[in-house]
Order: sequence, then C-alpha cells, then structure tokens
Amino acid sequence: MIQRAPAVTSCCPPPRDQADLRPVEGDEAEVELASLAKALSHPARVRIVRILLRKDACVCGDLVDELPLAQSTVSQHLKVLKGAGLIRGEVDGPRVCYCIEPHALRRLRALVGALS
Amino acid sequence: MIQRAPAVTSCCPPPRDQADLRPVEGDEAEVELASLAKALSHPARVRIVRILLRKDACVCGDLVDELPLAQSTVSQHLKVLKGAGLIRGEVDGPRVCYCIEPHALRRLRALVGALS
DNA sequence: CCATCTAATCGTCAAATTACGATGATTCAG
DNA sequence: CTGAATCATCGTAATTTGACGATTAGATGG
Repeated sequence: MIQRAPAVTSCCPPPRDQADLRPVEGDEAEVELASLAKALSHPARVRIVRILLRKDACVCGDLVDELPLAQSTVSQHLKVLKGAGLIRGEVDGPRVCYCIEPHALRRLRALVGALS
Repeated sequence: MIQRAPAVTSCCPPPRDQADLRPVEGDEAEVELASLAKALSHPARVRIVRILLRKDACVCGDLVDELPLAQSTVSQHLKVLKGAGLIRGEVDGPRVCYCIEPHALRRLRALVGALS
C-alpha cells in the first residue's frame, strides 16, 4: 500500500465554455475525428478518460494504481491523450495532475454526432 | 473514366430499430468504445463512413474511385469497418454493396455521449 | 467455355503501436 | 546537501497497422 498526500481539489479548473465554430464535415473534420478516435482506440486510454471524469478533480500517479500497467506505459498513454488534446496535465510539486479537457470531449461528441 | 451499372437503390434496407440495452459504462463498454474508436481512427475509414452516409444507399467499388488508395487498401479498410460492425456488405452480382449499420453508429454515439 | 469485371486475399515491406525496465529530471523533506 | 518520491523519456522487443502489387475467387456476358 502506497501512501500519498491527499488529492488537491481541482488543480485544473475547467476553462471557460466556448462554442466551437469549426465545421463538423469536410476533410479537416474527418482528420480531426480520426485523430480523436485514435486517442480513444485503446481500452486503457478510454479507462483513463473515464477515471478522470469520475474523479472530476485530477489525479496523477493514482492512475498507475488503477491500471494493470507499468508506470512508463501509463505515462505513454497519457502523452497520447494529451497529444490529442483530450486531457491536460499540470505540474503540482513533484506530481502531475491530469484532467479532462471538456471542450475536446464536446468536440468529439459533435463530430460523432455529425455521423448521422 | 470507368462506366458502371447504375447503383441499386437500397440494397441494404435499414434493419428494424431496436433499443440497445447494453450498459454504457464498465469494462465491456470501455473495450467496445475502444474498438469502435479504433475503426474510426484512420481518416480513410472516417471518409468511407461519411460517403456511405451521404449516398444513403450503398456503393461498392465506387469507394475506390473516391479515395486516393489502391483497391486492395480500400478493401482492407472496409474489412476493418465491417469487423467493428459499423458497415455491412451485401453481394450483388459481381459487386459488393456496402452500407452503414445504423445501430452501430447509435451505439457509438451512446458510448461517446456517456463520456460526460 | 472463355474473357472480363469486381472484390477479397496473399505476400511483403516500412512504419507505428504497445509494452517493459532502466535512466533522467525535478521537487520536497529532512 | 542528500535522499526519496514522482513522473517523463529512452532504448528495446514484439506485435500491429497501412500501403501496395499480384493473385485468387465468383459472377456475368458473349
């Protein structure tokens, strides 16, 4: 059992809501959807997103405890999610605090929703 | 310019609407979302889905004409989409007629929508 | 039957993905 | 300053992906 300092509440305040005016169709939208889908194309990454959503606040290495993967592997998955813009990481002392990027999820919903 | 016989209208009649009772959370849902996302994790496959949606009816080798890819590559992408359950292919004489599997798209929307 | 057309499959290659342990960088406690 | 803790990065190996040309399998038309 590893002890850790209590989680900081909301080290990643949700950014201001803002409408996304980019189109949901066309070549760019297709590449964008493919990119977001690729980030979610691995069960571990879907799980990370779910954990971050559930905990609402941001966790850091707790993710490693929740996943049956090595720390370096989790770090790689986090990098992929961050690269796609789905999460954000904020340095908080020796830890890094990850949280969902809400507008990226909204964008994903919009793009998937446009597949009608 | 390649001439082809006129497209058959609706060789893939949409199946009966039916509510999907499977949960949108939990391990299975995560694997399912990852699987669907993986199918859409390539721009060519997103494009194929969009084309099939736009044409509403099902096209076959016309997809090859619309994509800057070799026939065998398109066939592979179609196989991936079919494997994920997103499209269906029906043999129509010497051709194969592909169309969207609407309930799979609904399922995808539900799973993505559950990422709240 | 035979030639043709369509689409799937095979074989191949380069590149990307996924996983891990080891190593580095950074921060904090003492 | 030192050591411990946390996390990123590196190096590596196994697997998968994506692309293509060539070939195979079926169906149609003559």
